[in-house]
Amino acid sequence: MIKEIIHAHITEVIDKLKLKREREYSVEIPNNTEHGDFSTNCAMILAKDNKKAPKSLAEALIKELKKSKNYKKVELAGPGFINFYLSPSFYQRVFSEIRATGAEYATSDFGKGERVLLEFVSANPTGPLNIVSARAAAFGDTLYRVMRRVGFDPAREFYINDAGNQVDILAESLELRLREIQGDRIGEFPYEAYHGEYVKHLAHKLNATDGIRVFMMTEKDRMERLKDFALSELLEMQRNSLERFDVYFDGWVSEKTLRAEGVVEEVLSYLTEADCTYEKEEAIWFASSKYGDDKDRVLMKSDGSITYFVPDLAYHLTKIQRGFDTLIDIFGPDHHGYVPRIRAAFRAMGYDDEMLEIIYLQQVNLFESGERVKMSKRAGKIVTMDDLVSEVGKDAARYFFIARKANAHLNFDLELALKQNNENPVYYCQYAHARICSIIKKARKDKVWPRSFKKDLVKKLTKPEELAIIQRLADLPELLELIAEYREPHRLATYLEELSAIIHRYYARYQIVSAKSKELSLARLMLLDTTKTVMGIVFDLMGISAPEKM
RNA sequence: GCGCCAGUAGCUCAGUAGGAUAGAGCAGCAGCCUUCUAAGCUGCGGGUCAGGGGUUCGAAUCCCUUCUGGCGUGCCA
Repeated sequence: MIKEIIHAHITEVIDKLKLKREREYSVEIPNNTEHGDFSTNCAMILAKDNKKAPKSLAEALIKELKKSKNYKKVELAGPGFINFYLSPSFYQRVFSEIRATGAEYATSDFGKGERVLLEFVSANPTGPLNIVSARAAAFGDTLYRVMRRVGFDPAREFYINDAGNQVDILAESLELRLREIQGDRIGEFPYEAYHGEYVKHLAHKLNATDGIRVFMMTEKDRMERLKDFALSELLEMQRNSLERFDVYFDGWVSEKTLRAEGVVEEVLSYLTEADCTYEKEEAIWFASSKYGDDKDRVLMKSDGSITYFVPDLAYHLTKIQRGFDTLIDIFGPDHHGYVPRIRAAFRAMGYDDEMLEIIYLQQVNLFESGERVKMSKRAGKIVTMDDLVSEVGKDAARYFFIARKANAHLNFDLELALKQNNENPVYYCQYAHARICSIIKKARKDKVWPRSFKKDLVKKLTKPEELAIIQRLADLPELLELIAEYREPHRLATYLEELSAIIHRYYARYQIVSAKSKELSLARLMLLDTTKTVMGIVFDLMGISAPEKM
């Protein structure tokens, strides 16, 4: 917000001086506060094109820039940086604007209504959601919320792999457990079957309703019954886990349904028409290597069944057909070898594969007492998303996942996460919010809180910490646009921590309710009131609660 | 072997898409509660940005290369 104003001003001055500006320059907040509140490299960037020395160019610019009342000081520094020191009145004006916008603050039409499909989690419906799914859920959901706020038209979708080998194995595992309950000797439970306790629970539940009837069916009917039962139960379980995590989807797309609708044949015929399939060793292959993949891929196996790839591709095709401009898939780390073939298929079918964007979430390593916990779904040894939410709470879990950038491995120390103390930064941020609420409560109690704040109170806000708070608040609109554009929700966490730090410092240093004058109190209350609103917006984007007290 | 991702303080991680003296939290040390919540604040110590080349006014950031780790490389999903 402030940055844009300064940027626009610089551009105006450059044009006024009739200088060339062919290359982009930046306006930034310097790391070092001695370099001003904002700084630009424009003199260095434009020096070449204008055949002038950076410093003399900067001098000329500064002479013009200084005419604005927005700056207390504009100076030349280093090899040609122009540093701006903003005047309090500038901050105050910015603050008034933020305050006037209220809850709508940091909304924009930046995304221009671009239709974006976010596919995430899409876990196999063969067991409870695990930690990686939790990470994907937090990440995808927050990205969705931010994109929506800045003018994209995003939708969230969950692809259900309810067809294929793993479902057969699931049904067989359930059958074994069911027989076990009914007193059959099943011997050793097969290695490849699903070992988790949840299969036993499912078996008990099914036994209560269907009992022995299951075994009076034909083999085929029985498998269907077992599959349907297990899938609907497990899907419901996953959906509940996600809801506990405040993650909802606009669509749940079933692979089984897609297959039934004939999209598989559709995709096969498209690829055949594009003349990029062939038969070899009784299987049908896709010549994906012609389109950038490192080798060709099987579409139909020699036994006549299709590979996972085909319905998944069909699913992506429906996304395009439904009119989305951009498709974002949020995948786990084990999928990256799979992506080139989807891109290849896009190209083969004549679609622009640039519209498909893949975000890889790296794996989550669980540690317990400094030791890596190995997880295996088959063996039933996993820590579930529900376990996590129960133990550390939704807020901490979401925060933990959002706070790290996507393509970084995430080391999750269970013991540390269990400690609900100051080692967890989410409390630091929530505490800042709670403190503001506490001050406001006190102000109301002491009858300092006004019916409405007079606008010219802003003139009382002159302390460095107060201006720093305003500056951070003013950063939010641009930040959200960057997050949406680069798909980097983790920056919300950094922002929130920085803002919280200033609040804590401010709190420790100044009296609010009983400041030197009533007017000063009111001005500070007004500042905190707006800060509370902005923090509330950020917490909401992260799907984390903004507590009134802690 | 090949491909993708990563390597920043003791630990967990940021680093505003090339900017000035690389930051935060935790852990460690020393202080601060008769005043709106001490889950806080103030100060101190801590770095070969994995190594080496290159590109330029300027590199943690871009390019090349080596090393280390993770994942992938099925007619599994």
